Parts: sequence; C-alpha cells; structure tokens
Amino acid sequence: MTTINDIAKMANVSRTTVSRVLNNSGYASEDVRKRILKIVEETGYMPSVSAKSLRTKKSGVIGVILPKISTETASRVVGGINEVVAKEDFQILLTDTELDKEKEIEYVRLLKSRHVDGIILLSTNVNDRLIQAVTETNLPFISLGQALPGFTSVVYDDYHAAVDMTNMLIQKGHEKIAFIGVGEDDPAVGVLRKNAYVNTLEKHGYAIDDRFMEVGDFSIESGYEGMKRILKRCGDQCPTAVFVVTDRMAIGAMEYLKEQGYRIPEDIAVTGIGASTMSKYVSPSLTTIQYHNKEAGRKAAELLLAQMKNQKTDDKFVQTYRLISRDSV
Amino acid sequence: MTTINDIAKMANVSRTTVSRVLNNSGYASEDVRKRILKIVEETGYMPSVSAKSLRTKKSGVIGVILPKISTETASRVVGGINEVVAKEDFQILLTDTELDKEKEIEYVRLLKSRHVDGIILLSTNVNDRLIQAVTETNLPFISLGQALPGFTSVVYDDYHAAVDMTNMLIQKGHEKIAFIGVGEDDPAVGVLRKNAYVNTLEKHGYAIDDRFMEVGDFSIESGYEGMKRILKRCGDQCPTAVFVVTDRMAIGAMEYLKEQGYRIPEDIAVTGIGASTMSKYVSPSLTTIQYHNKEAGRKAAELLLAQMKNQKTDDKFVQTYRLISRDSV
DNA sequence: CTGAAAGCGCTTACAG
DNA sequence: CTGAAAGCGCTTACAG
Repeated sequence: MTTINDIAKMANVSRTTVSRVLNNSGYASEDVRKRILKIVEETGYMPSVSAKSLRTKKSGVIGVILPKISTETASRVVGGINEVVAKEDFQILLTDTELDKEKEIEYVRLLKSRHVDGIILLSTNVNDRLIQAVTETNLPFISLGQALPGFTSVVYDDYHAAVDMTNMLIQKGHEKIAFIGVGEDDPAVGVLRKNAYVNTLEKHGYAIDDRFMEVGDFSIESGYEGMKRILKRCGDQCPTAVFVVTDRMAIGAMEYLKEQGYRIPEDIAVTGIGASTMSKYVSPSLTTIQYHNKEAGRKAAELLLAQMKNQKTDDKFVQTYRLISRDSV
Repeated sequence: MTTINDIAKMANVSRTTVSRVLNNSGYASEDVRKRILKIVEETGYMPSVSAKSLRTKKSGVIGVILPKISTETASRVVGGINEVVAKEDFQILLTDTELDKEKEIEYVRLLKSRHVDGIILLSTNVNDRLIQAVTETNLPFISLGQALPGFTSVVYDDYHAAVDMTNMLIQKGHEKIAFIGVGEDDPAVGVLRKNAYVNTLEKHGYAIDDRFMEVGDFSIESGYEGMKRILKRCGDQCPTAVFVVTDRMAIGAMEYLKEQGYRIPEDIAVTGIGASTMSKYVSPSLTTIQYHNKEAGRKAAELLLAQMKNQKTDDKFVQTYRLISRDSV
C-alpha cells in the first residue's frame, strides 16, 4: 500500500503539503501541486479512509436501517438515497432488521460505533427506547415513513391517501366497504390508514362493521387469509368493495376472490396502496396509490446532508401521492 | 466519546489489558476481566472502528457491487449475503453501478480504498479491465452470476435451465418457438441462455429463424416491444410459443399478446426465467425457472468468509434451479 | 498476569 | 508557500 509518506518522498515535499493538495486546503505552489497530482495519478494512491476517519471523525458513510431489504419499497428508497449521497462521495452502510424491533435499536448503536456521519431509518414502528437510542447517538438523523417526534421526518400522506381511496369507493356507490389493515404498532400504515377509512365511512353515515375488518402482516398470504375470513362471516350481506392498505395484501385478497369465483370488480372491488410493479400486471390491474419512494429517499438524503452541514431543517416533510385508477374498481 | 483510555483509567489498568479483555487475546485475571467488562457495559463503550481498522488493516466490512439495487433478484441476493455475514458481525457496504460498466471498475477500487475485507460482485458483463482491477485489489473476491476466470464464482446453471425450458416447450408440441434474449456482453443471460435455445432447437432438427429472435434490455417494456416486432414480421407462420430469458421481459411480452387479443397459452405459450413474485400473480401465471438467489447470496458470502480465513475454495459453484410449470404454457 | 512504547496513516494548528 | 510535530484510538510485540 502506498501511503501519503510515499507520495511525499516521491514528490520531495512533506506529507503536510501532500495532504493540503489532496484536500484543497491551504496554499501550494502550482509547481508542487502538479508534481503531486501526477504522482498520485501514476501510483493510483488512495488515502486510507480509516486513518482519515480516525483523525477527522468523519467517515463518509451514511447508515441506512431497513425493515426488510428485499422489498420493492425498500429498494426504491435506497436507490433514491444512493443517488443523492453518491454525488457527494458518500457510501451507504445498509442494515436490515428483518422486522425485528430490537435490531432497530441495536443497529442505531452499531452504526454510531462505525462512525457513520448520519443515519436514515425506515421504521415500521415508533417507541421510546428507539427514540432514546437515536437521541444518544447525537448524529444527524432522518426518519422515513414514520413521523418520529423530535426528529426530521419524511413521511407519506397516509391519512389523506386513505381518505381519497375510501371516498372514491363511496362515490362509485359502494356502501359496504371491507378493510384489511396491519397492526397498530405501525403508526403510518396501521393507524393512519385505518383512521382515515373509519372517519370517512362515518362522515358519510355508514356504519363501521367489525366483521368487515381484518388485520394482516404485509404478506400476500395474509391478504388472502384476511379476505377469506371476511367472506366466511359476512353471511348474506357481504361487502361490495375491500380497501386493503398494501398492494401485496390486496393481491392476496384478489387471489382468494378469484379462486372463489368472484368477479373483480363486478362482485367485489379491490384497492391497494403502494403502486408496486405487480399491481399493474395482475388481472384485473389493481387500483392503488402511488407513493414516490425514490423521491422520498432523495429527500431524506438531502435533508441528512443538510443536517450534516449544520443547516436547520423543518421537522416534517409530507410527500405527495397519486391515486391510480385501474380495473379492479 | 469514551475511548479505551477512559475505560483503562476507570478500571485502574492499562489500555493494553482492556484491549486484551475485549478481544479475548492473551491472559487477564478473572478479577480484572470482570471489572473491565462491567465498566464497558455501564458506559456503553464501543471501540472506534477506524482506529481498530487503521491498526489491524481489517474493517469488518464487505463490499457488494450491484448492477441495480432496486430489483427483486438483487435484494434477494443481498438478503442472503447479509444473513451470513451479519452472524460474524460484518457489515455490508453496498454500491450500485446502475448498469454502468465503468462504475463497476471504479467501485472495485473505491471499496479497496475503504479497506473492505472482501468484495462480492454481481456483474452483468465480463471484461479484461474489470478482471485486472479486481486482481489489483488483491482482496478476497467472489463473482456471483457470472463465471469470472481466475476467481471463485457462484453461478446459476443458465445453460441447462434454458435447455430444459426449450425442451419442455418442444415436448408440448411446439415447433416454432420464438426467443427474446438480451445483449451478448452478458455471458450468463445473453450468451448461455441463447446458446441453449439454439442448440436445443437444432438438436431436434428445427430451423433457427432470425425473424423469431429479438433482443431486449431486461425491462418489461423491452419484452413488450420485442414481442411486437416478432409478431409484426412473422406473417402467416407465427410462433406458437416464445421463450423469454427473464420474467420481466416475459411479462412485457404477455402484455402485448393480451392487448392484441391473443390467448395465452392457446395461441401462444410464454415462458420466463427468474420466478419473480410477479410471475405467480400475472394472468395467466407464468411458467418460469426458479433460481435460488438468496441461497446463492449465502453461498457467495460463505465462500468469501472462507477466503478471508485463507481457506482454499473451488473455482466454480453452480447453483441448482427448478422449473415451475404454470398456466402460460 | 500486566504495562510501556511504538506505530498504523492521516490532518491540523503552529511556526517560519 | 512549506514543514515538523502532535495526536486521533486502537493493537501488538516486547519486557518484566
């Protein structure tokens, strides 16, 4: 490994000067500068990141904590983050909690010990211990997807998105609308979307019927099972539409309906949220809501970079969404 | 930040001893050991990774180079890699070339300068400059998806998978089988799968018809366009089946066929490769080949870890596959 | 069983 | 415009 000392010797200068030239800090005569740059070029010298990091307390690495790496949403978000940070020569250190809440906290600490310059967290839940762990790191930090009190958050407009979807169903004449949600420890997906559904129905004077409501776990399978349970118990007054809070679960619900010979949307209309690639290619194509994940990732990265430069940022950035009407309604 | 010196002072020992206890290297009296561990626990001390890395030349980080992060294949593979390396407390540093071949080479060098302990590359092409760049790093290295001469590679059995698929089509009575592939700078997907198709047809005495063959770029859209071009020029002797080398392109092809009123599989059978989630939920469901991406990721990670411990590994590991028959044939 | 000292490869006041 | 020196937080022979 060539080091800064080697370069210094070869260029007949001190390593101080080499450092200055490489970092564009302080003066250096044109002559010396060129000589150094030429040698750097020839040798392919790259400064040791660890040494630099040890000295400057900056690592050039951004930590990203994901609930599950192998999902379309996650990879889109990471794509957006990467696009922005790569431009400023930052790398991403990815950690995957595999939906384990303890790991979220553990990774926050781990990333700190790895000297990351900032953290972006895609969380599926919000709790005090997590918040405390983040606070203790004292690091630039962005929460994406959930509003984390006290931290800059990039969130989707879950409430209004779900209101719009429910309203759309009502306007199409549906009165008995079923609902498949997720657990309420997830404020964004579990609580906001459900509240929107409930409030909108009530506003229109429709009764909330517990028999029409189910809870899944994000998986296609759980959408299938939820739909099955609803249909098993609705007797002679079954819903004419079902609002499912994620595309994957919606697709599971559609599977069950198709298996049972229901026609979509004639017998039952189905809607999702997420605008996954799949939603476009299932039959019938799924009416859903597009969140701009990649853009959210970009936004989060920009905010993190701003924080790292000590710029003040607002608390909360709400991303826009778009309802995509397709054939399942 | 608490450092090893703080811990040493608090425990009334030298930092040498603290280091030994923390790394389980060399002796330490039970008494001292307990005292140190207790203080570490209380303070939440975590050793500085940069300092450690500077000193030991090991970073505890594995570099992964991906052609495109936001794909199902990539995220499955990364999931598998992560599963294995996380157990040994390694982190993954992800880089995304966005299908830019220059970036592959650039990232190989960048990862080297970041002192990663090893590199796993998911490549879409093979060229001499890339091979040279990898050689120069002198780092443990695994190629996944492509056989890289001179390096340990984890590959899929592209050739036989494509042979099996073509044979299956032939056994179903198809004689005029169209083909949608990708560019030949991709040895695995572009060359092997195509050769298998061509050889299998020839073996059965069927002519290879250029009008039946198209090249896409992995996108759904390109499958759509490829199918369109084939159908525009086949006149009165159109194919009765089309073998598409990726699921996404196959789904594009199906879109076009459905739009034009073709029945699948009655008028034209369609097959893909990849067993994406989508392939299961499109209508009709897509006959495809399952590669075990996550397992390939695990295998690559294990081999890398083995190399890092200076264990010798074989050159080439061929992953198994499974043909999944569904409704599109 | 324990510690003093050197050194990993950088950057940054400080001095000239 | 340039350099000598200190120091970032560790680990590891070496000595006792």
